[in-house]
This record gives sequence, structure tokens and C-alpha cells, in this order.
Amino acid sequence: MRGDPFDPNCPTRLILDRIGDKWSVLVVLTLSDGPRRFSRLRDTIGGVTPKVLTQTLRAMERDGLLTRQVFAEVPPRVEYALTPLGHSLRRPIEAITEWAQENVEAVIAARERALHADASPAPAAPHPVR
Amino acid sequence: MRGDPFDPNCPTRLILDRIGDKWSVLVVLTLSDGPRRFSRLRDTIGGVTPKVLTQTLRAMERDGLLTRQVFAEVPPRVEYALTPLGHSLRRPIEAITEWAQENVEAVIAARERALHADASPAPAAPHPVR
DNA sequence: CTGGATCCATTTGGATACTG
DNA sequence: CAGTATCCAAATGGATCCAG
Repeated sequence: MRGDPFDPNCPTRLILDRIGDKWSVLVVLTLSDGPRRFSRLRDTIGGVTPKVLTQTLRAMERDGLLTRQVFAEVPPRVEYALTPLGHSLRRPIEAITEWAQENVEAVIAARERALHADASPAPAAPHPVR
Repeated sequence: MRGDPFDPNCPTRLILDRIGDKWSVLVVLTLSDGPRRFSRLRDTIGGVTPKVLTQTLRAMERDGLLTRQVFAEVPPRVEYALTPLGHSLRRPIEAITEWAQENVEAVIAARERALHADASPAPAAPHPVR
């Protein structure tokens, strides 16, 4: 009852939502090696805007996955670090990313196949590739 | 580098997007035990609309994660089943869901704490500036 | 029974500019 | 440096109705 992901009201869904956020996953991976500053995170994670990164970090902080430490210095410095809880997420996340790395080609291939099978008879119209 | 999740152009992101889709995860879990019909899937997975479920299934089919078999019967019957590729996703996904089940309470607790800390003026600042 | 089609509210996330 | 503020485009997902 307490851990049923199929129940829409089960908090497990919350976790899936968090994992579902691609940035969270990358943040965990980045912080796995140790604390990082904001700009370091932004630079490491390609294609994320400051706004979204901040949102992600705040959400993860609320969820107890990481800590945010502000140093009263000039220039300002803020360091993010995984909590033990956050660290415990590392393994499952790595399982996913490893699967991704190993099977990306198969997925791409399947997608190509579907595309060709679908477009063979009458191509013409350029289909927006999602 | 073909397997770098940090590269926005890397196909690995595609996988994360697929996992990120909460329904995909639940579909994999549901089909782990064997093929299922559409309505069975819809009923098992709480809170999903037919439209979205169809979208999810079609996307997963394109990606080679499952097969869609139509029986020429009345009433119509359509069965979905995981491919070997889809089955290989089972392990990593279970890793995530197990983590979720084990740590949901900790996350909820952290969230409650953050809420209270934010709502009450003086919880005796344990940390410098926030 | 299995979805396709349509409409629509809400959310999400990106670009840009600016501040303590 | 580390964000915040604002605006906005696009995508997501739900409700509903209908069709093969």
C-alpha cells in the first residue's frame, strides 16, 4: 500500500516525477564527485538555463537530496552538495544511465526502422520528428 | 563521445526523456509479467487517459521497447508485450522504484521540514544565511 | 474494445535583462 | 558570482466525443 507506484495518490509518484526531471538526474551525477558551485554546475550540465537550474536545485533541497551552503564572501560563493539521501540515489540513477549508454543505438535503430516503414509508401510530407 | 548524458545533443538524453515519462515506467512494470491488453493496462495504471496511454505505447513501440499485436476479431483485441530490449529496462527501472519505496518517507519528511522552516519566523537558525 | 480527433487549461521551460 | 524577474512559446496532458 505504501509503495505502490500504480496508485496515483501514492507518494512514489512524487519520486518518479523527480527522476523524470532530466536536470535532477544530471545534478546528482555531477555532485557525485563532490560539492560544486552554481556556475560549475551550470557549465557542466549542457543546455540548462540559470532559472531552471535554480528551480531544480531548490526542489532537490526541499526534498532533502542536497544542501545549499552560502559563504558570506565577495564574490559570493554557494556550494551544493549531496546529502546521504542524495548519494543513495546515485546507484539507481547510474543504472539508468548505463542502460541508456548501452542501448541508445538499439533505440535509435528501432526508431529509424519505424520511420522508414512508415514513410516508404508515400514520403512527401516532412514529419516533425518530435 | 557517444554516451555523455551531459551533452545536450547526445542521444542519451532521449532515453532520459523516455524514462522521465512516468507512464513509460509503469507500462514496463505492468508488462513485466507478460502481455496485456489495452484496457488492462489502462485499468492497472491509475489515472492515465486513453489518449496519453496510446501516445506512450506508440512511442515505446517506435523505440523498440514493446510490440503491438492486433487480432482481427470482434470485439477487437490488441496485445502489448515487451521486447527483449524492453525487458532489459526492467532491472534499472525496478532499481528506481525500489529506491522510491524505501525513501519516500524521508523525502516527505524533508519536504515537511522545509515547509515548516519556511512558514515559521524563528525556528532558531541552525545555519548562517539562507 | 481500441483508440483517433478535437479542444483547451495548465504547465514547463527557454531567452533575455537586470540586481544584491 | 549567483541568482531573480519578466515575458512568452511550446509542449503536456486531460476531458470529451466519436469511429472502425
